[in-house]
Amino acid sequence: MTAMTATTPAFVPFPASMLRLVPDSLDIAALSAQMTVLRRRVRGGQHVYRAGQPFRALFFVHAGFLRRSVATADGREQVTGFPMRGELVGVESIGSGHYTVDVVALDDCEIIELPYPAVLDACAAMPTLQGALTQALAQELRRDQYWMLTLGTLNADQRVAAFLQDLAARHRALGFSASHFVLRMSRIDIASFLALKHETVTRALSHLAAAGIIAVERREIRIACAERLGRCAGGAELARCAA
Amino acid sequence: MTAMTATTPAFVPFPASMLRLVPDSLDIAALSAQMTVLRRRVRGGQHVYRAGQPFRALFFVHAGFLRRSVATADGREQVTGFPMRGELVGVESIGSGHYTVDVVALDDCEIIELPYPAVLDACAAMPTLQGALTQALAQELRRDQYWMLTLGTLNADQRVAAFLQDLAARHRALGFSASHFVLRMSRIDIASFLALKHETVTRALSHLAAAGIIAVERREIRIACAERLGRCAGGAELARCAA
DNA sequence: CGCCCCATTGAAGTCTTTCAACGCAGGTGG
DNA sequence: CCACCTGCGTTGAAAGACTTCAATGGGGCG
Repeated sequence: MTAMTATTPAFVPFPASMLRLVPDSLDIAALSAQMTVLRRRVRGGQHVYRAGQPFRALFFVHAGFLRRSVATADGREQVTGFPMRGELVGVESIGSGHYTVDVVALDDCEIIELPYPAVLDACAAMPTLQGALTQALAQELRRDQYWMLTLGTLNADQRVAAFLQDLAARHRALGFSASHFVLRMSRIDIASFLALKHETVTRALSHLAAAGIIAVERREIRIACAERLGRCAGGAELARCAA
Repeated sequence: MTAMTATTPAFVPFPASMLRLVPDSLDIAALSAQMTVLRRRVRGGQHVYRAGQPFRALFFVHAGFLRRSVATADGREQVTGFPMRGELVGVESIGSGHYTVDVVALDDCEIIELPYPAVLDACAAMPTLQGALTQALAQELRRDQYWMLTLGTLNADQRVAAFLQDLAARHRALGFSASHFVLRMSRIDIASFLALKHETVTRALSHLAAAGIIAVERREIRIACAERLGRCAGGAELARCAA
């Protein structure tokens, strides 16, 4: 039960390059002018924080991929998202006193720790920063509701298509290829997120591949036709996809 | 396409009684000291706001029950929650420029309209208010993630049990009976929220009733054994419930 | 009074899950 | 260096859960 399962933290000046990475999220550059931030490396498999630990800071993802999950006392677990570069982690725990979810690094990550008291001070001194934080929270709410819609109205193949489409869009937003990328998470993680079983995820990927929409080789994904993928995710081309 | 499908709005002084109703939500009483609020009555079936309308205000529910839902262009729809007295509605649309969901009154409601620019001014003048708003947003995030967990890990009977349990707890928090209440929403609404079909919801209610855990008569619910209901929702007593 | 929507229940059908087996890749230790 | 082991991914077949289709009854509203 170590406090933070991460490697050597160190105080560093804040990288200016980050500004462009958060178009509609928090204005981290402005924040860095107000407070001292803490950079940390987290190796794949290690926790950024665990549910139950005292809430102390928000985390800005500077590099890498993470998995966020909630669990219950009776052993049920649900992946609720896969934060990546440019996203703010920990906001769901504000006001609860302790972290309410687990956040684990899927690969080696670099994260910026923002002690929450300092965030509050900075917000008080800088109204636009406060507004940006509020917007980041609201955007997170919209995203959750989008996924509730997706999980509630689409079948297995469509959900997987929507998942890939979302991943592609987020890769593009970061300057990566939207048509060729590597899944950082296991089939089991994807299945939990999409409320399916891992075999079903595998089958859905096989269906999409058989339809010529994507190419799959273990965790390597190549999107052959983004438009057809989008139609699958939207519900239109479903019948054809499943065949 | 009327701007707001509601009955005659009117400026009113803010009711002090509301203070106790929002223990961990926004401190509305403090807000009322800072700004002029607008009270509105909304009849059952009418919209508080519609997706796509320009975002102008948040709404505090003073009385009544509402349904919040998201929809897509291709006709899919998902109920994302049932706000009731003491809750803040509209926060999911902050920063988006327009409302992103539909909010409909399930019965006659009384809501307090809080123009967003005035909310921002009040927050700037009152740091604790800003903190309360942030906490309300974070709490909403936690709630969404709780439902993702519920929908992702429980079967139909368990989901319905969890839904009833949640409703009971919220009724109790408002001073209503937690063991005897009336569902304000249709089976179809419940089904959409729980990612099921309405027949399945009906069957689940019948199962719970057959097990002696609840009594159902159309929309009237009587909880015979809250403890067993909780075990159903938690996953333990599932086998017995389903039988 | 009649209509329509909501709720309920049964039976058949479909989709996802469960169970099982197999191959592959990476890490460990002999 | 290779054997082994373990976890991940894939696929098939059977089972199960939920959905779909259909029919009926009740209640509210015009």
